[in-house]
Amino acid sequence: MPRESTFRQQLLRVREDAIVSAVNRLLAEKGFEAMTVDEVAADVGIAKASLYKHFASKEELAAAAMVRVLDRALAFLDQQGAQSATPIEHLKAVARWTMSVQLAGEMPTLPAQNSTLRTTLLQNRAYLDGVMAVSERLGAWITAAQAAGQINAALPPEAVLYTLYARACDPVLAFLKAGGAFSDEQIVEIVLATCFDGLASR
Amino acid sequence: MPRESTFRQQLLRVREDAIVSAVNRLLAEKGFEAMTVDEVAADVGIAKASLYKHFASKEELAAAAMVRVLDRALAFLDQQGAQSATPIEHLKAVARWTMSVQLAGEMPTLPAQNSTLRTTLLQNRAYLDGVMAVSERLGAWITAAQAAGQINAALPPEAVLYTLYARACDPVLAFLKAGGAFSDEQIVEIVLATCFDGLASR
DNA sequence: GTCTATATAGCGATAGAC
DNA sequence: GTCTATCGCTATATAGAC
Repeated sequence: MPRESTFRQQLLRVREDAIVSAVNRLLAEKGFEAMTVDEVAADVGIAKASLYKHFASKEELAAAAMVRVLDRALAFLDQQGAQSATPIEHLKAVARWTMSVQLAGEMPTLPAQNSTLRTTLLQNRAYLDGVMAVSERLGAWITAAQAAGQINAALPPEAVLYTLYARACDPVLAFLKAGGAFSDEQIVEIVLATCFDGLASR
Repeated sequence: MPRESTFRQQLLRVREDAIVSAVNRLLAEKGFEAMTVDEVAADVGIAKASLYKHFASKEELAAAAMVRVLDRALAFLDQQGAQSATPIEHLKAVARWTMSVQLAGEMPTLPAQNSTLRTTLLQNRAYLDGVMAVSERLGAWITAAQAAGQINAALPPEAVLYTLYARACDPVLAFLKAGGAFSDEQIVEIVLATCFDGLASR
């Protein structure tokens, strides 16, 4: 394979990365429906028609953003797994990370109800693989934590998993931030406490 | 005031109630953006132009649905307040009610980010009054529960309030329901446990 | 692959007759 | 107040030149 070919591939990759970054930011800022392809193109600084040479549809754009955040989550899980910690400490670290990403305005948020988007995502191999990989890693920690008596064993593991996923797009974070009374770090610790220790006194 | 006038007002009120019911259902089913005014009109069985004789815009339709659910919440709070129970038991009863409404497909869900909708809601007196009334009632129970050592006093009361609001539109409920492994009652108890007792063992 | 220009369609809102 | 018919706008997606 000639050098020129790989060089062009690098340019392509860099450009697509810029596109995905713009999509990621816009998804985090205003959500899928409010994000327009015109905005994405303007943000990247290319024509809209050029976007469609890279991604077939708006849904594919969103899927690419989700795949990237899943990849980053996997990288964090790898790094976290290398630390010596108990299962529940691992899970708390993950929750802290997802909430920090959201507070930084970098968590792409998708509507759970949009059917065309759902269809596209369920046909996207990379997305499905990412969700599976993340869920399996978290699932292992969840069952281990339950076996060790750290997580309430009466809860179905999938309920714990969904609850952790939900914290990544928890509107409570944005509400507390809008109130202006707490720093991002304080907000994370507050919501982390409600998540793992609950609202009731211990 | 002649009898005919009040009769016509009753007809008007019944029709508008039918409209709000359709809006409520569609908002719960597919959300604000995906709901179209054509759908609402078709669902009610009248022409779209007739809808606009009752409500000035799509945003006003959504606001009316929110006002109604807030009114129903207030009615539940009244009824619940008449029961003899501890503050935290009151709060748990409210959480159970909101989650049941959502599982029944009757909880209108609005995007927190849509700006035109936000503007309309913040100008709607009935909506603001409803939110204030509900929040005050819940706030009184929250501080009472904290004073009684039932709710973690280290948590800011507004964080508790937002957390309870968030359970009304918690995606975890839909996920667990989609799994098909649990009844609606079981789902409510599971999420109620994660909310008040947390994920960690006690 | 990038651009300008345009096709196509859906939706919120309105005009005007009755 | 209800209807039919339509406006006006926006947004996704594409055509075709370079």
